[in-house]
Amino acid sequence: MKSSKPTRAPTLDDVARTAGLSSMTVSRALNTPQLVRPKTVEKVMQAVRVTGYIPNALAGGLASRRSRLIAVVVPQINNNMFVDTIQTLSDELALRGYHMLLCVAGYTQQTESELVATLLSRRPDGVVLTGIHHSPALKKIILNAAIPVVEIWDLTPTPLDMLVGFSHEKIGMATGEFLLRKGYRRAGLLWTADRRAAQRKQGLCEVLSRHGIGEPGQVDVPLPASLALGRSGLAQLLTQENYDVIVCSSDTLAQGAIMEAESRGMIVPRDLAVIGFGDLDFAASNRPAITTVSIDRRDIGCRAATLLADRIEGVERDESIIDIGFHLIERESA
Amino acid sequence: MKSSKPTRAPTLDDVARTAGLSSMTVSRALNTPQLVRPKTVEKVMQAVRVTGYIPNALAGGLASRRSRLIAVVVPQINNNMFVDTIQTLSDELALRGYHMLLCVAGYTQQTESELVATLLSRRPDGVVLTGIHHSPALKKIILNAAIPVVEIWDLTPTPLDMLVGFSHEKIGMATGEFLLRKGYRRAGLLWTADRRAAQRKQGLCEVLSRHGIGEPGQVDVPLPASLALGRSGLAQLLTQENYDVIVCSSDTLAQGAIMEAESRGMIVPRDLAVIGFGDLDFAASNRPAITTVSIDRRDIGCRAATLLADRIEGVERDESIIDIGFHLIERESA
DNA sequence: TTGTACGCGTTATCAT
DNA sequence: ATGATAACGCGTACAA
Repeated sequence: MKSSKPTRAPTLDDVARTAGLSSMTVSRALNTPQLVRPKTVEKVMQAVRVTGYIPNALAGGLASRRSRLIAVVVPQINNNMFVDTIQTLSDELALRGYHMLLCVAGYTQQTESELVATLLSRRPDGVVLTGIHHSPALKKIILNAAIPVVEIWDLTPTPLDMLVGFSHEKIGMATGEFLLRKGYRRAGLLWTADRRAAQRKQGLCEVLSRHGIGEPGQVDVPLPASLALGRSGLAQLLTQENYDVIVCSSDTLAQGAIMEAESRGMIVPRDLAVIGFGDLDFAASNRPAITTVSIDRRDIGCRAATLLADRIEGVERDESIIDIGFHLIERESA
Repeated sequence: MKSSKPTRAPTLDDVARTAGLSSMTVSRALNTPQLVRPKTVEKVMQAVRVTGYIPNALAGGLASRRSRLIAVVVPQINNNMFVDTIQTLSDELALRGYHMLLCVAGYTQQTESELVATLLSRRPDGVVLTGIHHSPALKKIILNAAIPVVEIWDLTPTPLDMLVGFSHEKIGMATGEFLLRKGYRRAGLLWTADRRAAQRKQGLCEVLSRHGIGEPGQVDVPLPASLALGRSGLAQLLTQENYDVIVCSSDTLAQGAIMEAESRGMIVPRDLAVIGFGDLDFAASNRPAITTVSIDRRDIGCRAATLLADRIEGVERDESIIDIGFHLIERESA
């Protein structure tokens, strides 16, 4: 046993002492080695190894007013849609030297603004928010904190700060045009109750009504979407009307709808077409392959991370609103 | 405009000043209101509202040596298996007043030990690690930090500290016994290359060989598993041998295998049985419903959070190794 | 290139 | 029940 009770973690001072240097030099050797003589750096590294020193980011952040922490707020992660975005976000942030404080807001009792307030107590260098609809309280808190923010998964000309998203309404419209082009006239909606889905519906209905088609029938399902909800949802839709296409607010529902249809002896798309949303990884290889709307979910994470890190590090950026777009992929199911 | 340039966030002192109290009293009113006269608390709350004060957890953590931060390390999150665990973990931790620092180790270049070292610089109050196989460096860092740790998703009699998991080997054995009981004799494996899957395979092979059945044929697929890999994997298996059952290392692969089999005109399980793992949400409602091994992934998160929070807060616990078990659910596919 | 002095915003501790 | 004082461990600013 060398030191018996190292009851307290080694500090910069401990390292400095064993290296025979001042703590400031050690700090520099660790954070800005280019400002320190190589030999000295080596001595410091040696001392770090000996002491088992691990920097205290709490103290560092307090002193420097930079936490290298990004707070991320998402509604849910068992949703499948957000997971890729979060993973890319995390990877990209790690690459840039940031850690991710992840907050799943979904089932929390707190309002989003309370939640963000507690997150801000960590003094993150930036915040990622899902969606663009925030309470006045939330806006006030964020603007007051004067902290870089990226809103994701939605589009608006007036974001809080920066934004990476796409237009749900346009997706709805594109879907509507697709339906018309393919000759579908009796659409049924298998729809989740979230705001973004509602916007897609609006775009869809707008296009349909422009062509004299009334509001489609609809079955609502709760979040998170699942295969089971897709199956039961379709079953319910089939009792309503004689639809020729079912538009689903997610690929998961679409997969379930297809499964249910085929289990009843219907052939998709011959007897009933199905459209999904999201281009989840199973969509392309499903049988039948699911016609859906693809959005680059990873890209959202990547760009959000880059936008934030650049801003934090003072890199000039021309654009702070990024529309990553989408494309409708016609496959077999519709 | 009241105050024109609040260039710096309000501090405890600012609140104290506007409330006409000392900063210490404000701190107490916020953290331990029961030690402060109700009227005083009210005055403080008022001042907090006026100033828009948001506590600085960096400073608080530095002073109190408690960060109310839990670091969580997972290999991947687009894996579907871990997502529910993480979500529950996050929810449960939030309930207890902790934030989650999430680190997706999967594609990072850093070794797990470097990664944990940077996480420890945040001075988390606890750490959640996925798996039980760690480098000596990692172990040394963790033990040196003397920080509560929960390892999850695996079982060992000698965890670093606490553990919530289940026996992959036993799952393999249970699967093997199921195969034998159902009369399957020619098993093929559709398998991912992770350590836990390897352990399940080992248990499976052990049981089979005990009954005179040799090593099953196998096709390896990369992580993360997908429907597409399930389909192509089965296609490959079908060229090898005349299997009567395909054992998959995840439900996702199983779903793909079933789809591929049926697309070739085979009927599952009549012509070929398929078994999955995980009891993902689609397994029960798939057509045919997937026979699989269910583990309570949410429970892992819940218990890990509770174990950590209890330990941190000094609650006495009898057990620090929790085997959450599993059960094989026989459905239609095998 | 290295060192000194001080402050970051909070809580622990002791005193009143 | 409230206050005064001294850490907590580090980085900024400036000096040498």
